[in-house]
Amino acid sequence: MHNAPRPDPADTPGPLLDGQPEPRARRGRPVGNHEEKRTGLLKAVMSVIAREGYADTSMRKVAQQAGCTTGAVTYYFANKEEMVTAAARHLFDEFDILLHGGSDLDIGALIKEWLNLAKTDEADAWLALFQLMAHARHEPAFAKVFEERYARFREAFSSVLTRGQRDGTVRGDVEATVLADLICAMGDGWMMAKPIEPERFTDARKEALLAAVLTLIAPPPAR
Amino acid sequence: MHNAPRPDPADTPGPLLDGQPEPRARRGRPVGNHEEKRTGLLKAVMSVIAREGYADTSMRKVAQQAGCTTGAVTYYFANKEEMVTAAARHLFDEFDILLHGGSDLDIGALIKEWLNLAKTDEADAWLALFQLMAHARHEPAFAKVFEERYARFREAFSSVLTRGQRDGTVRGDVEATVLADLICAMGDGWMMAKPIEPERFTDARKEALLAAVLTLIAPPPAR
Amino acid sequence: MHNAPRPDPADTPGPLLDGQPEPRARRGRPVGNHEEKRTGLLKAVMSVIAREGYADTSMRKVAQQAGCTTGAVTYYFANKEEMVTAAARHLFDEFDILLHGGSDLDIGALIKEWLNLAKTDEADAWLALFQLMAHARHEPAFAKVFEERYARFREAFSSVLTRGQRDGTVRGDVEATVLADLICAMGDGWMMAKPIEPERFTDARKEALLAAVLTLIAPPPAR
Amino acid sequence: MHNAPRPDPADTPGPLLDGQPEPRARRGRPVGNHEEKRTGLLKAVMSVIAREGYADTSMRKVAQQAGCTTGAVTYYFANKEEMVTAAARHLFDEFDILLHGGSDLDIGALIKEWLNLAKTDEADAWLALFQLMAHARHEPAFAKVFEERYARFREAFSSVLTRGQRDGTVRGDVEATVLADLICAMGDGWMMAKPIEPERFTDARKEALLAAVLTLIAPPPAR
DNA sequence: TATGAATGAGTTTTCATTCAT
DNA sequence: TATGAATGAAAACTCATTCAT
Repeated sequence: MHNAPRPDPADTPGPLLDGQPEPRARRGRPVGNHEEKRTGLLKAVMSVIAREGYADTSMRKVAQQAGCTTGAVTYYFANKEEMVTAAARHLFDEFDILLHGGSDLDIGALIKEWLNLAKTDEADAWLALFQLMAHARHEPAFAKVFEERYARFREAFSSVLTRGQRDGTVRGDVEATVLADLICAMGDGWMMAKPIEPERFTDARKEALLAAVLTLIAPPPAR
Repeated sequence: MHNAPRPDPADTPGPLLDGQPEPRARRGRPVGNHEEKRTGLLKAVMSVIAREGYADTSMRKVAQQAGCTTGAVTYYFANKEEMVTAAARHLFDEFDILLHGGSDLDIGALIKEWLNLAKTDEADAWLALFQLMAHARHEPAFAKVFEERYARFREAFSSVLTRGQRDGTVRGDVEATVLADLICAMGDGWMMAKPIEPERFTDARKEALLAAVLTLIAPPPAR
Repeated sequence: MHNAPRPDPADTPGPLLDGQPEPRARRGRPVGNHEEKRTGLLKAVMSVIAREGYADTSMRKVAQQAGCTTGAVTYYFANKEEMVTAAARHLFDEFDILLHGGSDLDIGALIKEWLNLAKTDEADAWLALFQLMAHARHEPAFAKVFEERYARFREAFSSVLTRGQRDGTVRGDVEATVLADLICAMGDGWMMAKPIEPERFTDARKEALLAAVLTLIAPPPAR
Repeated sequence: MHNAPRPDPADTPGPLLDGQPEPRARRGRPVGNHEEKRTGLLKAVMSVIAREGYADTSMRKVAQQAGCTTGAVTYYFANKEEMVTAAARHLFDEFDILLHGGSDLDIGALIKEWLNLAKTDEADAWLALFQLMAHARHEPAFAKVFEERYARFREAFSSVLTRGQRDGTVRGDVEATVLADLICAMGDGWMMAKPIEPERFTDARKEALLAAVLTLIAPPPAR
């Protein structure tokens, strides 16, 4: 039943595009660690989404990117939705780390981070995140991931702002959570706009945008 | 008799799902109803994109939504990309009208418009716009549409703000174009977040967000 | 998205196995009649099921058998279940005709029909019927077809028996419907056994079986 | 932590679904529990076939049902065909026991047995048997098993009938082997029909069918 | 202008099978 | 003896596109 020859192009592992040390396309029980490989696949998912866009992401392409067969991909993820949800979760995990490491930063630094989101190594992550958000509405499974994680994101931001208000570096006439909402929305807006017209976000413009935000949230000058 | 043929579901025109009021004969030079039907199809495209998401939009579904055959769709649009680009263009045309009609509004009203973007009749338009933006990066043909039109959008906003600055209702210590950029980014952020977690945008919250923006861009209080 | 070359073996129409006059693998709107082609496909389904068994029936094989592409098959049937259900319905339609044409036969002739079910031209039909029955339990869609049609089958049989009872050619001490049930069950049993061990059903044996049934249902001899 | 690996569902042993009472250490020469485990697997095969139907039976599902890994299944059976053939053989072994234990029964009891084949504990066995028969024609390996074992089955039945004829409880004008053939065919027919329309086999109907068979094979009444 | 049959390449998913460990 | 990662082939289904009518 399963023995006629027809080599699926994606089932003969293509050229290694990712940096796995040595994938060894051999049969039998391999040495590698499950969790490790899974993470590798998740990275591949992310970069395919970032490069091709969500609509053109297929498990085949992911397999090719990871340098393995489609079979291997479906071995790690029951189906596409699960794969993509796992990728979303993984993405947020990365941002959580970024955020925790940066919780002692001031607001300016945080916003700068956002505006610079295309710094090559993280660029894929942000690009993918946007693509995933666009589809959150239609894949309930990861709409949930978003709600949970995004809330944490906003809270972190909001607590930094509260601290700023206590310090007197942030204006006190607008509730911190509301400010956080506004700034987060702005950040999302940039995430959406930058991939489309990156040339609009020159360094000078980014400086100006950052300065403007800081001006807006600064306490009104005592005249 | 007992067993009707099942041709392609999209090839047997389904019930008219869209609410076109019937291609009415117009006064004067009879404009070929080519344009009219095309517009009808564009509406269908939009509502399919809004409902299913860009990734799950197919010409078949569009045909079904419009109540015609796939053949008809490919007759009006050479291919999918053209169809989708045309839809993007059409969307922006609608927003242009909205914007021109509203150019005498004050900033508060404009922002409110954005925050309420889910008002049922326009909801589809916004939803679709967001979906299209997510793919602008991967369909160069309509990335262009976006750059052009979005620029006009921001300019319109910016001119309203400039007027506000002259009136003294908007703070003058931040350039109007920069303010426009910030507020537009915020708007985009809401457009992205609302479909995912609509419950977060209660009327009260929307009021608070609007008030906050107005507070931020108001001139610092004279003491 | 849809343009890399990888000729699916079943998508390049294979050798014509069925006797279609000329399938013309050309694009564009073909001449043929929808219903006709559908019936042709149904025949192909039947012969694949008969030849390969239900478990090894695939839409690919059906396409090959019919001399068309898999796409064409899915064009006529939304999915496998629908295809197979349609085939079941079609099969029963054929038997209905057989039965109506034979309603003036006596019981002996009807049973003989059953025992000879492997007469090459109808053999496929019976073989396929058995394969389908085996799966009726797991495909609710055509379990229904079976219940409906099979009931008619038994009724037809039962009315012939009733007539026999009135004529005095069939014993009257067992209700006709019960007798019909018994004989139908027997027929099913033969349908099941014959494909497995055809050599057991020699002409002599069939004669003996038929004679035995007739003896059993004959009125007890007046002694 | 939050995100456990999802290896092949059948490769992480699920909960024991079958009711094996625990491989108990036996008295005397310890028979390697290879045979025992194999038998357990065969039970699993049977219940999967019964539940899902032959076409939807996979080695994965068998592994899950048995609560072990796919590897284990392929360790015990070289391939699917062997597995399925072994299951067939095992099934017949069970029926042989049933038959030997019942060889002193009268015909009525035997037929009753058949009509009641859905008695929950044996139901699976009958269901599976039917599924396997449907495929006997296409898996020559177990078509053989069938011919051999089925012949024994019929012989056993036939000898009971012969005894009946000697006793005068069974009519003598039809050869016992022919009678056996007829009744076996009927039994097969019921096996086929019952799963599809169980509601047709009420207790009353079963009584009537049984009574009818007994009437038919009873010696013609002396007047 | 519009239809709808058919193509053919793609996608997701399932699975028997292999094999290092 | 048993595991479980991975392969590779197939299956079902989807879809943009073509084109005679």
